[in-house]
Amino acid sequence: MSKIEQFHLALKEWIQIFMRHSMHSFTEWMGENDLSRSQVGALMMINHRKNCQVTMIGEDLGISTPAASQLVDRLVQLDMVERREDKEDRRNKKLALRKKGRQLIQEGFKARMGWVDELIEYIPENELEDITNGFRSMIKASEKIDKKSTKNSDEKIVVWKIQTDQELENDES
Amino acid sequence: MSKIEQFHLALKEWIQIFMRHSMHSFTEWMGENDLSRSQVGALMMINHRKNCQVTMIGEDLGISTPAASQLVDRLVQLDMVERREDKEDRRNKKLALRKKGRQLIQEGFKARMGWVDELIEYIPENELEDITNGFRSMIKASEKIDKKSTKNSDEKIVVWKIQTDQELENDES
DNA sequence: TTTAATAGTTAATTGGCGTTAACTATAAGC
DNA sequence: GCTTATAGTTAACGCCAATTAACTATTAAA
Repeated sequence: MSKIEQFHLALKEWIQIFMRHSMHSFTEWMGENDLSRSQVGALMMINHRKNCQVTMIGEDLGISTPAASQLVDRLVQLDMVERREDKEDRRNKKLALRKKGRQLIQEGFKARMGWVDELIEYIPENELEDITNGFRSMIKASEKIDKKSTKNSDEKIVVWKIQTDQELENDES
Repeated sequence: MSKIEQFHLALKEWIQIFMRHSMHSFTEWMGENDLSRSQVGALMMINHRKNCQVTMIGEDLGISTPAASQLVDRLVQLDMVERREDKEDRRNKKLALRKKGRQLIQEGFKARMGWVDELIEYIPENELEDITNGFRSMIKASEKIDKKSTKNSDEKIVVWKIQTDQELENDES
């Protein structure tokens, strides 16, 4: 088996394991916070795209526009999302996360990551550095892909970043 | 920053990137195949645990046993899952994937993984081997956690492995 | 300016997935 | 052997998120 094939196999197995662990805790977290899959998807979409509109959410989640509208409406009522008229084209509604929505997204991510802390305890300490470098290498590689795939679109992708609690606290909205 | 902190940071960043790439295509795939989150969860659970029982699925997905029973029943009717009496304890029903279920799991996984092939092209070849070993190390660590969490049961964890199309073809049932 | 297209909302309806309650069947304990 | 516990199923029901249809409002096109 070539090095590439071996890498492929190891990565796939790892991702499988990761999925199993993170999905589970993420689902639990969704239940605890009374969030549906669609709601989370919509929050992520709004978080990820600038000037996100209602129809976009429908397209992204694969649901009809009325469904998206109702979905957004619920999120607005929950004070997670802000919906305001676009002044250029008053048919559009611009969507953005409010503080509560941003906090939720972040907490959801933390929920997914819970098992990682446990994982670290089981990795021999002398291997940690090599593995870290491996991740960095893959991160670099994926950045190259991102740059390549977004060059011909004028829509800016907001690369999602974990905010510290302090940053969240200072964040007006 | 300690080695552990650095590892943590790199892993988190990597996971963010991975999530962004894989979640969307996976959701799309679920829609195309008329699968609900619970159904996928159940299939994964059955795939993962040997001698998987109905109640286990309920516990894992956070739903009641009757709900799990109905869920399994649907999957049986769809010919994705096999449900047979345990001869040691005839109250139990042993669950296992049928060919169709295994194929679905594999295809769903491929849907998530499409971008990985592209990723590999951007990783320097001389780093591949080290990264592969890193993954193997993490896989081992997670297996230890799995063993610990199922310590009072003698159930073996089936490490999920990608079957080739040939293997799937030859696979009876 | 009349018509058509686009963006979104509202309303009525549906269907899947969940719940509880009641039941069967098997196994374990006293 | 009688009782209790466990595993799962069936039935009746509820809820929520989706659908379609019909509508308003704004913009673009003829």
